[in-house]
Amino acid sequence: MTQLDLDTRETATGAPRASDPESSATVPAETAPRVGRPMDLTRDSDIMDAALDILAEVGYDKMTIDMVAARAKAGKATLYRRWPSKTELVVDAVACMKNSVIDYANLPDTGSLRGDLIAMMKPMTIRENEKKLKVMSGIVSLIARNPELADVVRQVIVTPRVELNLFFMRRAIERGEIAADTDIHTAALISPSMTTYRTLMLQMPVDRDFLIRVIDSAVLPAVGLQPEVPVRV
Amino acid sequence: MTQLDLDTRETATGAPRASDPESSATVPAETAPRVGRPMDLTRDSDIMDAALDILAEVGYDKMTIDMVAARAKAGKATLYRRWPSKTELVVDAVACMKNSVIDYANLPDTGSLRGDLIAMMKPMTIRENEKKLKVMSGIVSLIARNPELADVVRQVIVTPRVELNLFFMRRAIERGEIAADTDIHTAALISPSMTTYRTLMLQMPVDRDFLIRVIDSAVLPAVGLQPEVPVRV
Amino acid sequence: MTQLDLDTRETATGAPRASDPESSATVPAETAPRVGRPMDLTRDSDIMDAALDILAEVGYDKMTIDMVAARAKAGKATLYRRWPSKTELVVDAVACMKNSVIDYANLPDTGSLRGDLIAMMKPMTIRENEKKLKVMSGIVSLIARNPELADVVRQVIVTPRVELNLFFMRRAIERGEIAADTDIHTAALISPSMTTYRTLMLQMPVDRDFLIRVIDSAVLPAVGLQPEVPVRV
Amino acid sequence: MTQLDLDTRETATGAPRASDPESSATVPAETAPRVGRPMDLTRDSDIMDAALDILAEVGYDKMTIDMVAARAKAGKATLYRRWPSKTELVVDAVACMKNSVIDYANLPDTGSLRGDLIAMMKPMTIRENEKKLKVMSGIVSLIARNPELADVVRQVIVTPRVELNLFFMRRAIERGEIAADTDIHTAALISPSMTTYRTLMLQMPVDRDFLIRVIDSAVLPAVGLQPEVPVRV
DNA sequence: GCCTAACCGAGACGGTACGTCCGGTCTTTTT
DNA sequence: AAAAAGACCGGACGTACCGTCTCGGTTAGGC
Repeated sequence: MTQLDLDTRETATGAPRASDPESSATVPAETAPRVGRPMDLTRDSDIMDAALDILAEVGYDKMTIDMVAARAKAGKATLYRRWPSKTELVVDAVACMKNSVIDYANLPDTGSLRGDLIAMMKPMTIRENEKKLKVMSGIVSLIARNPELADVVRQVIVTPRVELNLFFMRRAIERGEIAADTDIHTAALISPSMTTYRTLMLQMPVDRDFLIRVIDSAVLPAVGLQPEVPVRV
Repeated sequence: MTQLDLDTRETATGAPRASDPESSATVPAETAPRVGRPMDLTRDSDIMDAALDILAEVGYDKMTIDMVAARAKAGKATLYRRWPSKTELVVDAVACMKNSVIDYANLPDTGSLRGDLIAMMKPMTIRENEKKLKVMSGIVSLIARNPELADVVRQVIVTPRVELNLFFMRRAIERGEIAADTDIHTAALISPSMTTYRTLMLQMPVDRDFLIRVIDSAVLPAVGLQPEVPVRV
Repeated sequence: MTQLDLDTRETATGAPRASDPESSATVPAETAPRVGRPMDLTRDSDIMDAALDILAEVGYDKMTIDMVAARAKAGKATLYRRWPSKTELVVDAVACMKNSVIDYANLPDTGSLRGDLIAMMKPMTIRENEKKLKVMSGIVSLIARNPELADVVRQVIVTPRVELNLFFMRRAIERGEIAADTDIHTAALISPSMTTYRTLMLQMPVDRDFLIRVIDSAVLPAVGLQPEVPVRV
Repeated sequence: MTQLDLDTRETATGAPRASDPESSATVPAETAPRVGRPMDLTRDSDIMDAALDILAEVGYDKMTIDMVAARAKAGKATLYRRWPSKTELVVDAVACMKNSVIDYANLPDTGSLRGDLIAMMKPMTIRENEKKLKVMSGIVSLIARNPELADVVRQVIVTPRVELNLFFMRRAIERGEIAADTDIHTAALISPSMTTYRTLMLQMPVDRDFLIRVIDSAVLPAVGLQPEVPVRV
């Protein structure tokens, strides 16, 4: 179904790397007459890891290129050879951080949309590391500032969550749980929107209670379902 | 009811003005023993207007204090005498931009929640100037970067919209349109959340169609209402 | 006679300072409608002193702008506001170091050219500080590298020594010690040339013995005089 | 007599070439147990020619190793395999430029010191290319900066000219033209000193008139001779 | 003829200095 | 005493260069 097999190893911004394969298939042995020392691809992840560490520690504005270079034991030129600016380095680093690509083959199937949605809550709340959240705070300012980079961020960060909701809702339609003409495109946006809003604008934690309330009070009604146990506040 | 009579003339951040009391000893209970040239209050709005212009044109990061001072034909010291930092200047400028303080006395009353919500749409879609939207993009990066200032921004920018929704929903409860135990605190957040998300993360315009879809497909179901004309996508 | 009262306080390179007096004499009280904070002229000497210190300690190449700024407790911008590059800062600093402007009114008059020349030797050999010599080593490389700046260096460093020799030789002509048609312009160059050559190319010290040998074996013969005590090597 | 047969083919700085002895243990007195591809000696001159070209064009400081490598169509490692630093490459290149090793067997003998000196003028004034002079300007900065390398430069550039003058003056003593106890060591330095000074400090051309004036007004008097045709300026 | 080691061009690497820019403060003269 | 103007300190940015290292490919010996 939804393919979405984005190779996180490839630089997300499409920076000019030497390994551009000409996107050709019929001319195999032409490739490239490469000369010179090849880029040490292992440095990419070292640098991006360093960037993420510092991003989580001090935030985007207090983060310095020299800091990143020093922690990665790299020269500044090595960074600027890969990314044209501090901004793009951060975007790329955050993009590659999303190693948790959704494995649609092993998604839970609880038999009900509510069960499915609640089953997917844990990976978002019981976050494996606090870092991810802190990093996210930094990247948002970039979206607002660099609209031209929003596509990348959107594709890597935003879309998967919406796609996941759509996947569950389509399955609910297939099993006859909800009507086929439900506006699932709007419904699938409710949870990501409210979670983001709570994080960025309200500066409040996204805990289990909040997520359940969103599901029961907003998402399920939007698809024509009533919560099994009505929530009252 | 909801008071919220924020005097937009007073600086929203409560920046230290020269009118700090207790600067005198011999005249204890006097109003102000002020001497010397008084602060030219007309410069405040000139400066904030210049700040908003530039904020909309180049964004927060590329905006410099010198730019603002130059456009307002002011000295940098004049700015820093009023606001302690670039951040607070911008916050204040954005806050004062919200001259559309909600006048709860003259709100429309269409008789139905859907009618009320749609009636309030226009001021948000038919924006008098594109500037407002652009400025909003800039202010978000501030929230992400300066969590300590989020309170101010939240209070000035975020809360009013939620409060307005709550006002309409409470009225709907009073008139018996929706159940009294509806989770209106969650429902009132749906529209602001999805609007913000669409603007910041999806970088898409908030037009009339989108707002109506949000109301019919998400907000009204959340309060237990069905749209008069079911929306199908 | 030769006036040459170069005001060493004026920047030697003629950098654009605000104190350009319009070179007018008839319009005295017009001056300039100056506004804004004036340049702190005391920083000039602080910075140049720091530059000379470091120049003497580590040499031109190992000297960095940040070093100078740090020692002078100045920001880099303060340096670059005054001098467009490291090179010009050094040239200016060295130029202003020549506080030993020749006082032609109080020059010794021993009665003979040889006596005059030897009398002027001491200030060059018994240098008040070793620093000056070290600094001179650095400045020479600049002449070779920045021919466009050679004029300044020449005027400040080179010319005075030649002029001094010419002054003594003209006096010797007036007193009838040497012939009026002597090629004193060539003769006046002998000593500066050989001293410079010995310092730069031969890397040998310019001590008293050397200077006397130059005077007796080269300069005096060139003006048709024999040394009182013939020098034999 | 003065031997001075410096083999300009051998690297003047004695840079560590691959022919380092004692790399073998079992074959003690063997020449070299070398294996592998031998160094392509033809690249040496290509590289040095490129270095001299660029040195003459932009000067030592603006010359970069990459420039030299690119012009010589060589890799940077090829340069650094031969010379340990930019400095030594330049010194070596300049040293090898002095292919005009003095052939003492075929020196002119005009019968008079003045004739000899003037006869040797041409190769210095009618320089086959302007390049040589420009290169000399660049090398001077090296002397000032790298005193430890001054020996090399001095030996290759400076000494020959002085030695040549000494050779002529000794011959003049032998033929009885000048006194045996003349201070020829000082006299032999006059011409090189004044030529260098005129070039570096005065930035003026060393033309035929200047050289003749130096010989007649300074050198010949220093050795006790009067110019055949007295020069008056 | 094949192996091996050292060469070659090309260019990425770590490090460091440069010159620019900006935020927030301070110092003038003028109002 | 506030205003306009602009110099001040500190520090990050992005560029450029040096000297080293690492590729794939080439070119001599020695077997």
